[in-house]
Amino acid sequence: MTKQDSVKPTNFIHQIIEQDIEKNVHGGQVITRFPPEPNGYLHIGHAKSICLNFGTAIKYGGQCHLRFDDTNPEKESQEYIDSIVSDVRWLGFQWAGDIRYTSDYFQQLHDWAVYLIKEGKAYVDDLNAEQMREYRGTLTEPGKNSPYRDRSVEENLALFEQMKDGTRPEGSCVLRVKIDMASPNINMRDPVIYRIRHAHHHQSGDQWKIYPSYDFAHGQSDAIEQITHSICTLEFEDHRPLYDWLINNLPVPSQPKQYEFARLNLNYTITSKRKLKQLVDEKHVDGWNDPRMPTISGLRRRGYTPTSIRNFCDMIGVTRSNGIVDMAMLESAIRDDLDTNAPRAMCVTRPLKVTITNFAEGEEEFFELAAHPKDESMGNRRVSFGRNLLIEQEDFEEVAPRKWKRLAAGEAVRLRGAYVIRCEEVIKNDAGEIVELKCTYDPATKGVNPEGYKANGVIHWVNADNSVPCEVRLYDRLFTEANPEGDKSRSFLDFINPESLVVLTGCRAEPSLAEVKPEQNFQFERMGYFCVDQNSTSENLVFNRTVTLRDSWAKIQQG
RNA sequence: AGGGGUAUAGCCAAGCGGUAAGGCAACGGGUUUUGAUCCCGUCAUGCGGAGGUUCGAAUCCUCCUACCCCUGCCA
Repeated sequence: MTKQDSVKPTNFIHQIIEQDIEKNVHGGQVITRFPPEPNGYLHIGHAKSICLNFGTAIKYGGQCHLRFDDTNPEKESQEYIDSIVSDVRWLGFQWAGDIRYTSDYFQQLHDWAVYLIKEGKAYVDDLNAEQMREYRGTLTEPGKNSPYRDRSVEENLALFEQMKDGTRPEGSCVLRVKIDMASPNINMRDPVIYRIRHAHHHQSGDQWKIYPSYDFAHGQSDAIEQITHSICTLEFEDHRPLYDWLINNLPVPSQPKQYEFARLNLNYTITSKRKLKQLVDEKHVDGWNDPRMPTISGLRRRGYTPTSIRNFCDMIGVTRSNGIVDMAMLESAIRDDLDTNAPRAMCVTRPLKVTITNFAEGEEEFFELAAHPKDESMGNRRVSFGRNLLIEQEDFEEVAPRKWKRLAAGEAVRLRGAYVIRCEEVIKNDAGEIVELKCTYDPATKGVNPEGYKANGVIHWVNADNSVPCEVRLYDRLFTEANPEGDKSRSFLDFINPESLVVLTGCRAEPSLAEVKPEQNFQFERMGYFCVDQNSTSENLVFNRTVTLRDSWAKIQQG
């Protein structure tokens, strides 16, 4: 929470809060909450909400609660709870007090439902789902009252008790609050506040046969927790009158207020929990934490840092207008963080053999290279030079194209941190493929530019005799279309990028990379940012590409 | 004549009646033993459209248009 505190661009929610503090609304307190339903993994869109809620609390010296909105046991599970807790922590946030659950408040919520019944403001309705839909009316026509709307308080009490006891079957009836079946806001047409579910709940076990709806649970939970600013996404805007109605008609201990902001949309990906789950269930990806997934755990495995995600959330702002943020912004955020914080190393992903004919067999020379070009505190690494080297296949062309800054037949190039070499001979196999380059090195170019000629440029390399074998996974955007959900006649699955994962084996990393730990980030010079996969071992080294470096050569080639 | 929202550059976004911040992208140029980073510069006489009020309007008023959300016993 470094630069976030001070020079933070303010948003409309912060403006409201500052006015509230000034007018001493909520006693000048700021208490927010992040309220996920544990029915899926957190994604980048949730990160926006997390940063907003926790960031707001930090900024105004308040607190933020982590509360699981667990009112629908059939879709929820402990696995999701565990992943969410871990993701929030990883992002660097700490909630105030214990983890909270809406299910902690089931008894109080039930008692408030009874209160409403006694006030004549709630009733048990025997209409089935289909009938209820008919009675609800449509967007343009008012609904009509249920025939069960005028049951007596005593009857409603008895019926609700039966629902609670489990003596009424699932779906046989619901508890509704009595508001206005003719309201232009459909959420006010006697919304359901309790339904029967004879389901086992991951927190409350088999204690309850009835579960409160979102509308009945959320605001009241906010009130119980003394939440001052209940921040949610735009689709709940129409629920605000109901939120307020319940707060005003119940003897709740505080008066929280709901504010809505636009959810995050990112191009070349999706953030629908349902569709993300489909990708996992149908094995289009490797799991919720597949590095191609926009989930927090996927981004983490991809090599994104908490800092980069928080900075990204600062960058995109908080407003009420729907937009689609360019993936390039997220990429910019991670490049920015990793450029300053990732140590540099060399790794040859598609090796081409280079023999230095004027360097003695069995000899070895060492170079101390800075781990970072601008940060001495990151120290040095030791790189070994010898007769048998490996360079990147794409760094050699027999005939240099225009503006070529790499190696070509007869030409010279700098090996990063070492000598300038010249390609004297190109060796091909029977198929005509280049299999080896015979080169000479210029001993006079150690640390200085050559005299009398110029090297084309600088390329990376490793010593074939002691470099470390590894696997490199090149990840790219998951979809080929900016808006994979945009074509109504086609499934988003049709737009999965077949090259979103390219696995390279037989790669060779410099020796300093032999002892790395999962999740360490590196810049492989000229190749991009990579991190050690969480399942990587010293016997089976695996690096995931987080993002490429900006590549102006690619633009020159295209143009 | 359903209700609720939103429109500022290719994208995100400041602006709150006094003459269009910033970031991303893009495009020039400089430095560079990473075609990276870094640095410098360019990029809205224009704020969805049309009227109106005002000395002055992206900001206020009127009308219009486009897009988003709402008819779960999901959240």
